[in-house]
Amino acid sequence: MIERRDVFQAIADPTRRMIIHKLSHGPLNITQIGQDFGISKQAIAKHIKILNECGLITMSQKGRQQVCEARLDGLDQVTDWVTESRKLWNNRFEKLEAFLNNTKKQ
Amino acid sequence: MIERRDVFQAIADPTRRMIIHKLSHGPLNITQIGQDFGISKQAIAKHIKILNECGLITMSQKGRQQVCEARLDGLDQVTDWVTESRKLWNNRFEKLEAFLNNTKKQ
DNA sequence: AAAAATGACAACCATTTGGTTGTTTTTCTA
DNA sequence: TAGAAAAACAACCAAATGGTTGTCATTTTT
Repeated sequence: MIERRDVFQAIADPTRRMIIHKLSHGPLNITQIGQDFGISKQAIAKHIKILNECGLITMSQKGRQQVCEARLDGLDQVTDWVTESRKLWNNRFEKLEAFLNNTKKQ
Repeated sequence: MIERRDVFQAIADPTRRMIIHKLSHGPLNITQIGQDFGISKQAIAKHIKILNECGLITMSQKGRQQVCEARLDGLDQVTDWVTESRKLWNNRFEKLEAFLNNTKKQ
């Protein structure tokens, strides 16, 4: 298994998706993010680390607080891949149709 | 850790994304899919099982072959989530602007 | 100055993940 | 009909994942 830390893997975890959703409204510190999740602050911090590493959030120190801010441009990678895959899939009969049209012509 | 087997987790793995890409051009059997990947056919079969379980591909028996066909409608979930998150994020200053406009009025 | 809050760091743990090899059954082909 | 091909089944393995608890340093708050 190769070292992976990309956007696809980052959004695979439902907790991380909820964190992103929460941060999409505005910056929050780690304790605030942890609110309403039934897990420890340390677990949240680990998720934050992963999101930060793949560029979906940025951090800034503010006294003793670590403020996290969403930066969701990186999600384009995901949309791009999905769009491309669906495009290919929608055109999957093109070759067959071209062949059929060709034989019809003969 | 809760039992997860959703589309987000399915596309988190790069090998599975490549399988989807390959299948988006048309149906293939497991051996054909395994071509060009440096891993065993059994490993491919496991990935296929996961993709099948979350509805991204369907299977059909054809003699001794197991034919896999992409069914990429399920990827809408991903696009929807990304779109929603980015929308919220783009509007993240709305509340602040509303507040500023309000105070300006007074 | 004392107490509380924030979060970093580390060690640990169970489960999942992505892969392997070996065996067996079924189906196709020479 | 004998052998090859396709894939299912099972057992195994190392590393990654998502979580825990405990300790410590630094800021705030009272």
